[in-house]
Amino acid sequence: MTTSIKDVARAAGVSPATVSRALGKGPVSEALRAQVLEAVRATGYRPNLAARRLRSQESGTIGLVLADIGNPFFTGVARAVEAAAYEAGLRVLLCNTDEDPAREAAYLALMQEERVAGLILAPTRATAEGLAEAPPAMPVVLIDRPGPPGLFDSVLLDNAGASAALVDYLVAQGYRRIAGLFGQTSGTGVERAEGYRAAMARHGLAPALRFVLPQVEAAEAGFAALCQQGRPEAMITSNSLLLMGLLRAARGAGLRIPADLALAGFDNEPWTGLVEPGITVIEQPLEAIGRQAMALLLERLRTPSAPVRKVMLSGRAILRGSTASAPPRPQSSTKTPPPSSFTL
Amino acid sequence: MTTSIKDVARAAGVSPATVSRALGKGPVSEALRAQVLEAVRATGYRPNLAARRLRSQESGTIGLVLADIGNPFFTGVARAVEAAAYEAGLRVLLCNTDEDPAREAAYLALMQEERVAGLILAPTRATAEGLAEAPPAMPVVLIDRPGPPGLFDSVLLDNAGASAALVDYLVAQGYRRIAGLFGQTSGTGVERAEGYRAAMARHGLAPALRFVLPQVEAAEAGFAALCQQGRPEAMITSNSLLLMGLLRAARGAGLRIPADLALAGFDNEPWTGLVEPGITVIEQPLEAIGRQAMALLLERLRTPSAPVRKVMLSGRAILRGSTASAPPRPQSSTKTPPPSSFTL
DNA sequence: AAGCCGACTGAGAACGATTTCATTCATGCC
DNA sequence: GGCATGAATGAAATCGTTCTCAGTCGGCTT
Repeated sequence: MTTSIKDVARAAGVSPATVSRALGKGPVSEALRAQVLEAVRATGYRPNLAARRLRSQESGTIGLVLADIGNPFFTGVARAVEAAAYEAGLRVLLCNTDEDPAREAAYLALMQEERVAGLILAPTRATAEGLAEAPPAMPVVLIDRPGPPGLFDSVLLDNAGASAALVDYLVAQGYRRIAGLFGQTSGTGVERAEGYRAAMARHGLAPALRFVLPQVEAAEAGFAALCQQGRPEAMITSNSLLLMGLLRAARGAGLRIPADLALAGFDNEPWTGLVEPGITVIEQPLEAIGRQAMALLLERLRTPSAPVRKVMLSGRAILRGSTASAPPRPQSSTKTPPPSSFTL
Repeated sequence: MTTSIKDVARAAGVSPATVSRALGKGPVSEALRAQVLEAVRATGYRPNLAARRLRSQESGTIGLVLADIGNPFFTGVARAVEAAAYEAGLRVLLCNTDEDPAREAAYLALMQEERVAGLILAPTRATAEGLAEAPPAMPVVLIDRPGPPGLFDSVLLDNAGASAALVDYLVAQGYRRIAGLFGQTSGTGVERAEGYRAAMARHGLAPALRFVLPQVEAAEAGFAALCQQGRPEAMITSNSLLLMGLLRAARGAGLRIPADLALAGFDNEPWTGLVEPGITVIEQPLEAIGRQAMALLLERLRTPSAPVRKVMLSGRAILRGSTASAPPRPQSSTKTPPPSSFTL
């Protein structure tokens, strides 16, 4: 039996309504407010959020549904979202779907039942497509992955632009036979593959790409497949797990990087700078993505009828030794250049 | 205006009570149940969890309060806890305190207000100490970090044993001047430091240790401090962030590993196996920790008066090149041995 | 001085579900 | 055939809070 507002009221010698006002914002005389606060302390009263939410019809909570909590990209975004939500006086309900559309659907239903004020969502491709037909009952902001065009606010990386920039850079470094390995569960993988394809075409080069599950093992298999018809000079990939798989596979095959194979990918995870040589990656602005998503959601809550907005953020290319020298040109500069970066 | 159970009742031509029973477990004729389900589908009804919780006085939720969601150790444990909770029909409310006692206190209060059934908690030292005087109103299981002895169920790594094993191994490898760098915010760091100190004493070696904040930068500073009076031959550390900082600092100082400095630490993160040479670490059984914690909590909920239990799990030492050869003995085996492991 | 206004307070309804209690109805038993 | 039994259903209370409404009281205007 927990203590309720009535117990506090009795202890303070006032009505429950006064207790509620003293703790909330209603007008209460200073004397009574002090009495109430004292009674709260004495009884150890904690308001019941379920009752509060039921009565006031607002949860003070937003949902954050992510595909993979183990991925530093998402934990970084989650941090930023939580910080921004906290500043706005909102709580965050965090859910992890592990890229499973079924769990995703279950969590979306749960969010509905929790009556969250809004949702920030990184959908799998399957869910993203279904979103058009059965839109959730609350405002939704998509992050990281595209949804049905024009229906939801979203904040995305310029994925096509980023992978095109990687291709451009590799070409400028002298690489020609550039293969691509992309994740198949997310729209992000598709967009990055498109950027890769377009850039290769622009340079008059033949694309060689493959879609796989975003797992280390799948990447090792993908590596073998991409090497089937002659080994590429360079590989780019859309995902840090795949990048890790490629690195493992390349090392397993006894390849030197970048002499035998150049590597580049997405997400500036700690290990990409710690291995030798460092891996060239596109760094995503995690903090900005999270805060921007929260900002969009807050404005949508304020003015539900505002036009749908799509915010595109640029990544930053972090150039490291894995893309240093090109094999065809007989430059013997095996020395890896100092790490540098440019904004896309 | 969302649809409530009354709307469904009206649509199905029954009473709200019958709808509740049809969706829950009460006795309802098959005919009516079908009617109700059809009405639910037609109206798009989703039960209001706030109302349900208020009435039934149970949240069906447990709290999981972690120190650092960016740390793969905690995300791994969180995954396991969530999976186990899901199997038990419970939801998980995940909170990230970032090692900040103030936020920790705020979240504990929140858990109280959410009326969670129980709590799994990785407390900072500050909170762990306060726990004895002001225990939460619900069952608590501590993980990863010790609390006031004998008060709470807990599942911990054998921290002292693990770091003693690291020292023993380093000594066996021929190292003598072994320094230690430990995190100061968690009880874990303290326990691991104790194990280090005891093992050093057992070998008749002089300890050299330092406590710092669990941050990469702090570790780099700590490295300098430990090198103040002559560089050690080996360093061990209690935390993967600190490990990363030590590696950075050692590289920055131009030291070869392990020839100039051997390194070992905790948590088998991907990068520890990807850098050259690989880093020797103690791997913690994340899955087992999470599931064991959940199991303890469930049993505690079932029988609140059962005696307090403390489960100690052992880690697994993963031996890599960073602790390969010892400098004093003139063995010139620079070749790193193949990675192996042993259970503590 | 009467009336009015504003600030404060309490009584009670309401939020949406579950659950107790009472009612109905069919069935089985003697 | 009458009565007890039990299952299925509905009416209404209830969970703990907020919020509307009405009422009190002191001070201020005319």
